[in-house]
Amino acid sequence: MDSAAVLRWYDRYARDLAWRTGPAERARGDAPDPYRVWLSEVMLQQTTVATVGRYFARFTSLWPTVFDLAAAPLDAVLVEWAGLGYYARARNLHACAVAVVEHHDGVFPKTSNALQALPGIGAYTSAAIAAICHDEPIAVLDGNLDRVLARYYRLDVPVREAKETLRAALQTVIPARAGDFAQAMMDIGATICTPRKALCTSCPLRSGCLARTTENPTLFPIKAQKTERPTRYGHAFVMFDGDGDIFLETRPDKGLLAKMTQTPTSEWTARPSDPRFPCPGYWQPHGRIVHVFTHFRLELEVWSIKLVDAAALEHGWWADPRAFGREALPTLFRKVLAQSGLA
DNA sequence: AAGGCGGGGTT
DNA sequence: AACCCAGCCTT
Repeated sequence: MDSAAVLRWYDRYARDLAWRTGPAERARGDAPDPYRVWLSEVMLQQTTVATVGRYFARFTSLWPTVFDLAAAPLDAVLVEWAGLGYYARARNLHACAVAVVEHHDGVFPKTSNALQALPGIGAYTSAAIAAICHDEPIAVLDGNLDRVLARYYRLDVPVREAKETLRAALQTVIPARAGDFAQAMMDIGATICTPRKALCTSCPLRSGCLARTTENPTLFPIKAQKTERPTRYGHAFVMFDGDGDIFLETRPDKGLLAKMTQTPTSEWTARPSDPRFPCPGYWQPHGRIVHVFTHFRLELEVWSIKLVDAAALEHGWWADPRAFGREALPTLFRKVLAQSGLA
């Protein structure tokens, strides 16, 4: 693989990203900030560049260093992470910041091996940080590289079955500018060798690419068989008082949307069921919302009620909808509240 | 090795 | 409506 061609391409066409120290800056001697690189990499796990942008700006504004983030309460981090999804990332992010401050004097470890021991940092993220920040010659393999390499080698099995083979192949072609090479390969995957289109004539890897000689390079990688997504059904209950404040509570410590904020809901079951309301009274129906998670689809009937005597409710709190920006409400429950018409 | 775990951009 | 995104962790 012509890694020199990849670097030449990167010097001309590198994406300009807020968390990136570009090739010109690197050449001038600017060093990436491991905190910002780490923060961006965690946010980018299974998340698009476009989505991450505003979250990255908000986090670095609130918490410019790992010390600031470690000193913040977890609840504050969850509030800012709300809407970004995969909330275990936010809990691990905070735990990682605390670990870096307490066990590493606030300095991120420099090797991928040491980085991978930290919470929320796996094979990809550890390699990415070490390569980008310290030019460690290690294979950085994300979803983009899975696709680019599956096409380059015309891989005839699903990537998950050949991940280590791809890693070994990539490992042998890493040039001295390991960080720029890693980012270049990801940029190629994001802008040239995309899932549904392959702009092979513009690709610096075109000379050795095996899929390029096939009729349709986008047939690679071979997809694993997809499992169908079941639907679950339930009810969501929006309770408001005379001031228009709405009753919220915290979800359990584990499982889906752990430790995030919600309105009360029923169990979510395989079949629709009649609502069992949290309290008696006149519950007004607001129709249904649909929300799609990774492994199931959820349909919730939304109900609301005005409570005169709110004192009976336990383990929760009343919040002004105008201040919902300070609540750790995932998108699902923002949809519920919007559907109720009360927030 | 397989499945749980969000949400949105793109096509 | 389907696909998939700078994956990690648990079982």
